[in-house]
Amino acid sequence: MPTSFAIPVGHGCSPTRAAVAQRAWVLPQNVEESVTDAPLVLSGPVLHFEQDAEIYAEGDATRAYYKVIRGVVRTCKFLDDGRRQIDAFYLPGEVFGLEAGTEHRLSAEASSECAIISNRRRGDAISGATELFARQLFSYAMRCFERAQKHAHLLCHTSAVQKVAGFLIDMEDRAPDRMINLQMTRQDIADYLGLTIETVSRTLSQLEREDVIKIPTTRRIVVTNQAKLRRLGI
Amino acid sequence: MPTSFAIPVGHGCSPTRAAVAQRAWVLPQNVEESVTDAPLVLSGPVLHFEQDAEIYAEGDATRAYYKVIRGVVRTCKFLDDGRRQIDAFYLPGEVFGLEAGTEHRLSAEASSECAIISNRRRGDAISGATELFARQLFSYAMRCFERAQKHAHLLCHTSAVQKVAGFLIDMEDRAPDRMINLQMTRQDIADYLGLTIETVSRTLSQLEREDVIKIPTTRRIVVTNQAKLRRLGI
DNA sequence: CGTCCAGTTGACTCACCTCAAACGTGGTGG
DNA sequence: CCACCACGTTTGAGGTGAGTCAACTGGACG
Repeated sequence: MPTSFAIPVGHGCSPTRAAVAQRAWVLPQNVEESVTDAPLVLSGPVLHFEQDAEIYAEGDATRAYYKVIRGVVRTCKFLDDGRRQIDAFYLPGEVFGLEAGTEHRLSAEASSECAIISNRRRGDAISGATELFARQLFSYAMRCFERAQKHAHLLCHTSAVQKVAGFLIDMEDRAPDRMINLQMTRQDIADYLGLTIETVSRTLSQLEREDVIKIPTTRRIVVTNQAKLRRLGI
Repeated sequence: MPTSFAIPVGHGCSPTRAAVAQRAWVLPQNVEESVTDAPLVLSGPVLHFEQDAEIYAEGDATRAYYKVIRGVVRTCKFLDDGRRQIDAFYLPGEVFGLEAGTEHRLSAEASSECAIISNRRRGDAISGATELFARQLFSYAMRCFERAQKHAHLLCHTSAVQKVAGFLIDMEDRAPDRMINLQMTRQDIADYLGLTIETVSRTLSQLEREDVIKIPTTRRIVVTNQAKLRRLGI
């Protein structure tokens, strides 16, 4: 009676060969892969998308999942009344598009010009997975959950200032150099925060007037008073 | 050179023995466990909580996870300004409290008097898991993600009517008999939808005036015009 | 120089919040 | 049995902040 059982590994690789292949999968263009921080996407071609290009649509078969290399990806839903709800922005290094079901529940689009790694998905994600991969899958799903929860918290904020400040704090925390480079339009931000484009614009101007941020260009924001920003964003 | 490799199974059980144990874990008191629908909670004591009792607090160690047997559980966050944000309601049959990290990121409280099964969590959830368990974990996490996403969608709705109608639709869909038995206060609903208690009350009254719902008692709601309700909730 | 488009600003409106009072039900005690 | 209270809920009146509509700005591009 065995105390363990076998799980097939994709392409019939031994662990050793898989590790070698993993190193080989690192792309020439400064793409670094850490199995703990950036799991799941280990191989696949690099795809390029123009701004506003569709990566996949709601209802499409979940044939692949993706990792952002450059630019920003948004996942969104289009409502019957014509409004668009943005669920999340994915920055370089972040993974998106892996789902439990066979269909994408949201659309994914390039919020800015961007490059992403595509990774083909085999079967139902889990079966045939190594323990490491299963752990990465769980960790990925939980991170998606936490991200969605944070988003819900943002949306529960009462005032526009709280929402915008909270958004800026999140973007600052996620940016590698803590320099906010908004590679998205005001409309994108509005659709993410459940506000109108005018309110987003007004609120950013207000934050600049109150010396919390500087807006050298529309897509670049410098936080000049981080403490105050965090106080505003709760 | 092997084409597969071994993964240890918790407690050294073979798959067969694990399956036997799983059947044995079914509790005496009409608690039915289906591995696909209601995964993860396979054993453990039944706990009882009075209304508003704390099940665990934000920051507590993640020693266990839970499944609701009777009543409603809410997970929430307390904000610095004294407001309370409710993240989710868990109805009978639903699982909550399993997290990726070592600390609970939210508090859990009994929204009504309730009974839950507690299941001790060992280590970091994944390691030593069977493939079945790993699949259940992933599925659980993805369901949490979808729930949080739906919540974010609700919160993005522009009007109070949309939010309340959306909430009622969700509760109706999740109730086993499609009869809405709100085992929570108006304050709970308000904190879930990011509204005030007065607005929730007014909106419910308005829906009753427009013959969309009937409110025989404050905690019981009958949908009289489902089509219109769904139209209002988008 | 003109066009185009994203973004900004202004004036006004309205929906939700705030504060306040009334209601109704369940429980307790006279 | 009724009086009273406590609490969750409902309803009312008025204020405010975000939405709406509209005009303007400024940079990119031909």
